[in-house]
Amino acid sequence: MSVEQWTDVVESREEQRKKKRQAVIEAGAALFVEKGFEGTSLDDIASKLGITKRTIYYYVQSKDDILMEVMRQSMSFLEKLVRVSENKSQGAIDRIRGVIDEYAEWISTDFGACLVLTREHMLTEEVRVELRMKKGSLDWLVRNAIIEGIASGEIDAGCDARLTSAAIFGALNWVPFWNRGKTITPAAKIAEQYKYTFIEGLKCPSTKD
Amino acid sequence: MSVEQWTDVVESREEQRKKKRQAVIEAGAALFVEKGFEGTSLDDIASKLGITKRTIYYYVQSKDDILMEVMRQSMSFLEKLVRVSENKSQGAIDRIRGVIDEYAEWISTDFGACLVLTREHMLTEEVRVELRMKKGSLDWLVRNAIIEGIASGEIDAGCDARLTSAAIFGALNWVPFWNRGKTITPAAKIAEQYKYTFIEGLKCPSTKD
DNA sequence: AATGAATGTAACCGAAGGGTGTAATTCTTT
DNA sequence: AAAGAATTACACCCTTCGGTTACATTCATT
Repeated sequence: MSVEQWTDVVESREEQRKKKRQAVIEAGAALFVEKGFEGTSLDDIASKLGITKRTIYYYVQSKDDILMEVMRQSMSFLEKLVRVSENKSQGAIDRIRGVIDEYAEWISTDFGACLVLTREHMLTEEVRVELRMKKGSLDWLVRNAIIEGIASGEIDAGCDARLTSAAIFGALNWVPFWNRGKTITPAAKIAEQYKYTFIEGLKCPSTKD
Repeated sequence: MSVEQWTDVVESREEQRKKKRQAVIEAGAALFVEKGFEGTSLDDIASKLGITKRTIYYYVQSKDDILMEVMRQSMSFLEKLVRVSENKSQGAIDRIRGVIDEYAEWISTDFGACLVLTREHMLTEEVRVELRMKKGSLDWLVRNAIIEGIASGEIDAGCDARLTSAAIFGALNWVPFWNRGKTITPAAKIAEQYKYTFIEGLKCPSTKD
């Protein structure tokens, strides 16, 4: 009867509403990864949740709305990763190690996979621009680390910052394409090996010049 | 009037027909790369060639037929690459270098890009199985080279063959996603840097343990 | 019990796009 | 020139699917 209770109830309802909306978003992300955005119908999403298409419309405005929300949530991770990594006062190589660790974890989620699997032409102009910016700033983070590392003698001068960064993110972005099915390699293990591969190289140390 | 002439003419017609069919396939490949398979309509392909949709059907049986033909032609490259590389009697690292060179060139073509950009769920069972096999045998080629290299002391024992191969192909497969637009980096340059990155690593030689 | 939020049923619309029938047109051969 | 094959254009159908709506119903809260 009190205002608090009424407020509580309303909040609880709103909370439920948010949770259900979130469930729609997450189901969408999972299906987009599995079958692609264009290959997924709203009925697919509905049946995955055991509800009807009509109910989906009670929580979101359109199919595009679902995709854009997935992208937005996914992008917020990218943003956080950049923000955190930038403020760490550590060596260039350790900063790259950190990015590989975090990115490998994230790319193993539906949201991470969805962000890299979604082709740009499916996005709204707004999201597309934002996405490019976010990806770009992460790319720059790694490039700058490489440039910095070369300057400090930590990293070999033969590394082209742009192409090396592209190689690292390419290797990581490709994970969702093969790491699925019944034998899934843990993200941590992938990260560990990739850190090793990119930093030490294939060559046997004893034969290095 | 002679049999030769008649044959010539018939061949010429067949040849023209083949060429036109091939043009449809290639236009399809280019558009699939640009806009995705589901995002490309037959009218898109037709207008790119300056013909009508009906004409396309004179050369191919269906939209899927176009995609499958693209995949088949693309897969034949993979097959050739494996065949050639297997028969080369060279060191493990040099064999991997060769694969990176060839693969980087191929992935930079519409056919190569199309093969990696096309999600499996869009393929017929037959093509999907064949594709997995072809990709698998190339993967094995690299894995075996790594295992062999470790045995011979050429490659560091810390390399996990499976994950290292995944990293190499991931980096290469990702090229079509970023190497487009007005500033395109030549495949040879990418290959050169990637060979360096994967074999030497980021670390400065002087600081290596 | 009353209120209103939440959800289901079911039908419909309109656009997009794959696919096709037919007829016109062009080219090749005789 | 005639016949027939090759090629193209136009119009059309059919299905799928995103999107929308009207109405009924269930359920929690008061």
